[in-house]
Amino acid sequence: MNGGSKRRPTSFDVAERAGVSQPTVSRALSGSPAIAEATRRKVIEAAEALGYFVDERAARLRRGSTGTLAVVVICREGDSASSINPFAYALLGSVCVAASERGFETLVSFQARPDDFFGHYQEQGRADGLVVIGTTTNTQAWEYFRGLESESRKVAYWGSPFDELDWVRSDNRAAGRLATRHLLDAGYRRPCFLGALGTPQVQFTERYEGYAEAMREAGLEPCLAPTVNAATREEEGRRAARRLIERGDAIDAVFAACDAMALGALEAFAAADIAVPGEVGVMGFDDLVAGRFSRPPLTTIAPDPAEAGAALVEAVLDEDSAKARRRVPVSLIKRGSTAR
Amino acid sequence: MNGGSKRRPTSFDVAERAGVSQPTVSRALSGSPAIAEATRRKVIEAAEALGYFVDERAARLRRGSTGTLAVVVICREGDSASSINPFAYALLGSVCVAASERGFETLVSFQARPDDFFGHYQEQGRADGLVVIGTTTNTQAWEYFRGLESESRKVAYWGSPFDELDWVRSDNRAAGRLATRHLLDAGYRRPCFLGALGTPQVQFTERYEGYAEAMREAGLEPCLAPTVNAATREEEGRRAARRLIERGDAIDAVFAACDAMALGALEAFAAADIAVPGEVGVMGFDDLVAGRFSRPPLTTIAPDPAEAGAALVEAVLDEDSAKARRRVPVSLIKRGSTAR
DNA sequence: TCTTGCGTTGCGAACGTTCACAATCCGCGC
DNA sequence: GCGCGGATTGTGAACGTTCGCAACGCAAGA
Repeated sequence: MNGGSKRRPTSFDVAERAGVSQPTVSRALSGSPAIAEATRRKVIEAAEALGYFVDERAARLRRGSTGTLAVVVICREGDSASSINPFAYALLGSVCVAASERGFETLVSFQARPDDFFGHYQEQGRADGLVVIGTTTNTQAWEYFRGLESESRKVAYWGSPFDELDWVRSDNRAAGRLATRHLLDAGYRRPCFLGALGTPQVQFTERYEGYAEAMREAGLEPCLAPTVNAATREEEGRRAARRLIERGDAIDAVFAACDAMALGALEAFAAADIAVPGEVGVMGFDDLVAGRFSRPPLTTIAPDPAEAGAALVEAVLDEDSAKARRRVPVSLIKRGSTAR
Repeated sequence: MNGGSKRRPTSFDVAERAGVSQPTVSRALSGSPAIAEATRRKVIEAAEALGYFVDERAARLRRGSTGTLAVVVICREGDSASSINPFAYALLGSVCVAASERGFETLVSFQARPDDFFGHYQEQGRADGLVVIGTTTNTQAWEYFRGLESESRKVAYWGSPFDELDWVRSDNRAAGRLATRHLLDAGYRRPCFLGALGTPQVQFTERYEGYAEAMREAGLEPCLAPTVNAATREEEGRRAARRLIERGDAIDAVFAACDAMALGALEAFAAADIAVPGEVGVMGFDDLVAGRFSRPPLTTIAPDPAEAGAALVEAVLDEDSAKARRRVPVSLIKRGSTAR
């Protein structure tokens, strides 16, 4: 349509039109106080007439900053984007929003191989900091980040299994207590924790600790139904629950370390004709959408993606809070699977 | 830790160390053919020794391009990031991956107000193109984009209700036929379409058209159960199904225009003690995770986020395909809700 | 031996902005 | 009447890269 010379207008063009010098344009538009109001108006008018916008590349080059936050979502090799944990997406979204509220843009990438991370990590010309979101158990990737650490402090991790890494996490211990107390309040007497300890998933261990604390406080003995690595977490939960059923353990509730496992357990109980929540209560952790639609709907602990995203951004961008290990509060969502 | 002067090394530093001129460094590292292999090795070695990385800001300023693709996800004012349609996230992910495969970075933002879009849209100094992902019915936002159009062609939309806008879409018509034929093949004789026509959601209309075609081909009369605007789509589906039940319409299957409505319908049938899939078959469109866990699991049409993402990126970045209106193939996912 | 030409490299400029500093204008106090 | 300080603007340089062009060395051909 409007072919021909389609060159972007520069600050020189604006300056000429407004009858001022080029740096004055810069000052007027960037809100510098050392500019007369009349001049500013003139400049703004000229800029609008020409359709001028600051070229961020040049501005940032000169300024030395980037105004950009890099976000890497860890996925597994060959995974399609849709197979990523929905919570990771929600978190990604809130990181973007939180960054944008602080005037930062977000450079998002999905990566599976550590060497790919490196390019992004080292892009200290493209981003002022890095947020790493990892919810899959891509241990290799985390190992990589562990080796990288101590180089620069401008990284915040979600889902890191390693204590050495700075991170932001759900308050898993409090969550474990919250969940357990809910089960006890609902009338269950022998709730059992379903999940493996001592794995890279430190978070599961923290949840167990909260569970165990609450149990002991109630004068009860903690009980652990460990899971075995399976292809999917649902499968892990299904197997573990099946084992519980076969052994005839005297339990009347299950607190699974994550919703996927809880859903698997739900299936196993249904297959064995064990009534949930009547005979056994089941709850999980994560608040997956799927839990809202299961039969019965799944009671769960909901991490707060909005707060978590904000905390991650803060951890990266604020100098002082960079070292703070933040625990993000969680909330209990009561649904049918524990409504005795 | 390593305090003091932490200046990033520049190409001059590398040049000095390698004993060549600065532009030679640029050429050696950017893979220019006009460089001797021995020189290139020297340069690369020096660059690695110094930990040098090209400053993309400067490179892009000089080059005039950005190597960046902007992605805007439309949300509704006040919405938290977690309330966004999961499919939009999957799509976002695959757009990022597809862009990255073509060497582009992705600048992601979540926006609710049109004037915010404008900043991003006009950032033709930060991005080479724009992908807009809108799955919510934020009509105001789309109106805005319609006004913007014809300025530049470097935009691709997903979920646009307006025909004037360039877009990439699921092949809704084919999907409607596919769904309908599946219902007929399963033995249902009077499948009914559930969804409103003539709304900004042109896609629903397209799905209906496919449905109607398939019906007529089978010698059957199309049947429409319109929905009324409600707070949520689930609620819309629930209400529409309830009305069908109350009126005692002679239908034996429902093809809902989206999974959320199908899930609502599922609930309505359950509440009325109507057996699914026995008495009535139900299917949806979108392949929400929730549909995998409903009772019974929901038969649905799955859009392909991977292919859709790739198509969007292509539509923006390829000059010639910019005008092509692409239809992305879909697939049928058979589950319990239509297994007669 | 002198040119021709190719392959390789250096030189200078340019991209569009922001920053430090100097220059200007103005009113006001001495 | 002159100088002085604050407010405002202009001047020149710099950020780190890529590009056009000229220059160089060297082998081949005349």
